Amino acid sequence: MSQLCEASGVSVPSIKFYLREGLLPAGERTSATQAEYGPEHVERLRLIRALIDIGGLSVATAQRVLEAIDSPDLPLSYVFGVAQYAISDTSLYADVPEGSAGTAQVNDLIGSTGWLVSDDNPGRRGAARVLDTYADLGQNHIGEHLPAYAEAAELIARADLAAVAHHTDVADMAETVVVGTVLGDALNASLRRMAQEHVSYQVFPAPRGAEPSGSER
Amino acid sequence: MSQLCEASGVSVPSIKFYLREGLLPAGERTSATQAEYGPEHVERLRLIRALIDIGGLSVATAQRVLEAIDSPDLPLSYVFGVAQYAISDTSLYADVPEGSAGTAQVNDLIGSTGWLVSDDNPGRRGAARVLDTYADLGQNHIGEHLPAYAEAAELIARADLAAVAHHTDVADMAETVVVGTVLGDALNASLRRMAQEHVSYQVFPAPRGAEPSGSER
DNA sequence: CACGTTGGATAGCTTAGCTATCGATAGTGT
DNA sequence: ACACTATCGATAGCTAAGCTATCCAACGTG
Repeated sequence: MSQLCEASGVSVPSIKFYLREGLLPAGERTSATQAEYGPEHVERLRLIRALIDIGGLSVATAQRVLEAIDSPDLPLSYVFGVAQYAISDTSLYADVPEGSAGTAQVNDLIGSTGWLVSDDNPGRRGAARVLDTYADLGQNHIGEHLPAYAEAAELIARADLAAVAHHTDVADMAETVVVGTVLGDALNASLRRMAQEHVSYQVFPAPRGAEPSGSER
Repeated sequence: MSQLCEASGVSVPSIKFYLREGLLPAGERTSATQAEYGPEHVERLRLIRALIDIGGLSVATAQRVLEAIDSPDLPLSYVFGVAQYAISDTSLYADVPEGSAGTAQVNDLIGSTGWLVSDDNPGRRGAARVLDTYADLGQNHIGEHLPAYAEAAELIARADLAAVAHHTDVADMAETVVVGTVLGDALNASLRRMAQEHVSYQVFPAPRGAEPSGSER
């Protein structure tokens, strides 16, 4: 086990913790007080840390996601669904008021893009919630730009699916789905920051290079 | 104050907490034991809850962001920067190994897109970090799709900037920048989920409608 | 055959984000 | 004028998440 700790960079108590929580499968027992860990355990630990550190998942959520990966007979669509639910354990999917304005905006958007989206897709409620919040804050012009955001989302989704199609093994696909869904949001957000800077140069006269550089505060 | 509590749906102790933490400016004192709160306080509370609940910011980070909004003389570019730093208090921007593969991928991408991005743009480190993590997990095909993600990011950024251009007042612009940056990530993520489902219908034969519906677990 | 290590269980620690209590003061209804 | 209630500010307490530290019995290696 100390080898596992060393190879993964995760402390022994933390490894024990993940074992307890069921994120990491137990090693193969060679005796009552000894277990053997393989490279798959190292990989698993890396995945765990990625989900938690980069994806920002809670331990409990990561556990659910890993469970979905581990079930080889689960349909891929289900894995997608779990990953989607998992990605945000925030209250984003709390109760959205029935016929809220945001819900209507989402429905309009789906109509105008021609998307096929099931009623219980978590994105529906998430988007509705966010749009309601925009409205609460008096930022009403967002609706005008929704089609542009939707187009971007479709581009991203095509790339996501293309990445999955690289695999033939179902287990690999499941892992790609999860990793892509969870890490993808972080990647997209980062790319967005860079693009924002680039585009702002084109829109605003003063170069952003004039900003106080380095980490703030 | 109880009116403020009622109007905003935030409990009195929480309001006191935000006052203590400096997120909410004190009301106008009418005596040593009474203060008057206006509609701007209600709005402020809504903004606070939006940043924390939807954007997932910590209280401390929200405080920094609000501070940036409140400084009317701060250049807009600076507000952008603060919002960008704020959006992820995760360890996403921790030390990225010097010449990591991810950093190189990011540089390549910036080169091939022709973006102008300053060296200290937080997206650079974030993206590098995520790409390094992909590689750690053996998901190496991601690089192939980076240009597609970048194109989507540029679309999004154009819409972001267009939203800001709706305003002429600098304070309004600052708020739009912050709200758009923080809530925008959540919105984009939700749209992505929907687009994923739509696109997956086109790629995979079996309809996703066959998935277990409702909340998982 | 003794001693160091491991696994498992239990308990403790730390931070974030509220929440509850308290005492002094001041406006309010009668 | 006077009891009553509400507010403010400060302090202390609470809960959950995510580790971390301690303990003990069992093993297995020298």
